[in-house]
Amino acid sequence: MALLWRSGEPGEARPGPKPGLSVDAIVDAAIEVADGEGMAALSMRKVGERLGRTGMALYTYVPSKGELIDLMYDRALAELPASYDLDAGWRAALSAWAEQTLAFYLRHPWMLQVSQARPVLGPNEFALLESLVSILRGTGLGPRRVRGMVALLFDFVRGAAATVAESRQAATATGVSDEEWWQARASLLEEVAPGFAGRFPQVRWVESDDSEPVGDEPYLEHRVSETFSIGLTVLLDGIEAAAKAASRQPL
Amino acid sequence: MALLWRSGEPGEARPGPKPGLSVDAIVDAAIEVADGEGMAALSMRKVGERLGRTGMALYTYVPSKGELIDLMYDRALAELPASYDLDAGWRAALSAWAEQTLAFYLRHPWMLQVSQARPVLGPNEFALLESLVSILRGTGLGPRRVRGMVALLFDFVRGAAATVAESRQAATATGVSDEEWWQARASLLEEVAPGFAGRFPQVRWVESDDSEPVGDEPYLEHRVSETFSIGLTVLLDGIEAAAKAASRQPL
DNA sequence: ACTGTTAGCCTTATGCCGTAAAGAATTGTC
DNA sequence: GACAATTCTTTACGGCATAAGGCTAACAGT
Repeated sequence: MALLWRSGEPGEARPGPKPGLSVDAIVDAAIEVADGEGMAALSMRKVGERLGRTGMALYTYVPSKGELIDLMYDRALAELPASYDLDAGWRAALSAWAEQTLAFYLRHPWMLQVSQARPVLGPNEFALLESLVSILRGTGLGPRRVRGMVALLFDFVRGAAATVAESRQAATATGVSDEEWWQARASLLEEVAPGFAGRFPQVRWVESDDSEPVGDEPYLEHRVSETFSIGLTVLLDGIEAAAKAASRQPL
Repeated sequence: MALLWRSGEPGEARPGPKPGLSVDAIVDAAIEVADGEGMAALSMRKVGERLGRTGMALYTYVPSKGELIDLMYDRALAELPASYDLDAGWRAALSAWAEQTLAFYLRHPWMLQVSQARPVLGPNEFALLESLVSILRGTGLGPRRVRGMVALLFDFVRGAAATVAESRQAATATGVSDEEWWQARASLLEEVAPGFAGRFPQVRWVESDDSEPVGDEPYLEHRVSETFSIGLTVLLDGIEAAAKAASRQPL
């Protein structure tokens, strides 16, 4: 964890060969690998190779793969804005937050696989929380409720991101696009489970108004962007209801 | 996928030794392993061992580990109720759904690591969707909006479950309880980043009203159950707002 | 300039993983 | 009894994280 909070004190002259690498360079290379090939393909050997070293060379700078992932996590979070414009009210700010955070997770889908339970507690993780809480204070809710909103918002954004990320991952891993996959799957299903449609009328209904596919955007991604904006509206309405109730009778 | 939709046709007499195992037995054993030791510890060798065989013996019944996981996924989903009582209205039913589904994911945390993007399309997965859509039709919303609610609800429940599951996993893997970990982490943080509290006033505020720990329930789990119920209320309020708007001016 | 010490990097080895290949053993049909 | 199909085992390959040990470059003190 010390590595997280101040990576670069100069370090006086010491015997031994000059370092050919640095923690920063390793973290950057590891992020490139994870961005490009996914978390599952991230290995010490591959990161080392990208830097012209063996995998073992990294252990000079980083104690383990786990710590490396922690460092990647906090470094990537630095991309996110430190604050949001609150002039147009918390609803607008929260929308912006959600969209930017979604885009961020899609840029770095491996972030979704880093456990949240025992957070890394790096500076950028705190900054992220700080910016979100700043927006939510505009609602007038108390800390307990705000904590609930924080969890809800993260679950929502991460869930949406995970759907898209997993779909892209599957597409590049198998070489089969979503459209192709769903089509093949649908006919396979009809073959293997004939009475299918009748057994699940609600499922049939909920899929019933599917308009035709749109332009360049892959099928599922269009789907997700639709459900994302619908879900976000519902969330904001729910938060507004809570805010109103609280202003009537504060907690 | 054929394995998913009708596991047991009898099969006429054929030469060769009697099968000592069955797909069902393998799936059950695999679920036991995953429940007990987590998805990361699930290996073909370990499942085979539990059945008194080598890992390779499983390949007689199941073509690959991936397909085995698909089977585990759909089998586990069979635990969930096929329908919910709608007499008390959709709000009550949705609360029940959320709580039961949360409890389910906590019983089988490895389910959270099975990709949602290209679903298995087994019968129980359809049944789960069927039951949720049945509840949501009570809101009077159209298919597009209901799809948005489905995604939102799953993201919410899965997110909450993931937090608890990862925390439990970390506790048993490291032997360090949440309380211990957070305490140690807090003092480490104060040491490594001295001006910390001042740099993040919003974070400080949002953590400020922390009441003292409760009875048997671990710290983080109590936290999550609190944020879960707050989040659920907000969600239901948001859905209600959408339902009212739709009834005024149907989509 | 020489020496001792240290840090960077490599090679090798251990014990996991999924699964391909090949063979042994069992059980049915002719 | 011969043959074919099936279950299950052993062995092997290439990958993973990382422990252990060794070589070498570069400094500090002499």
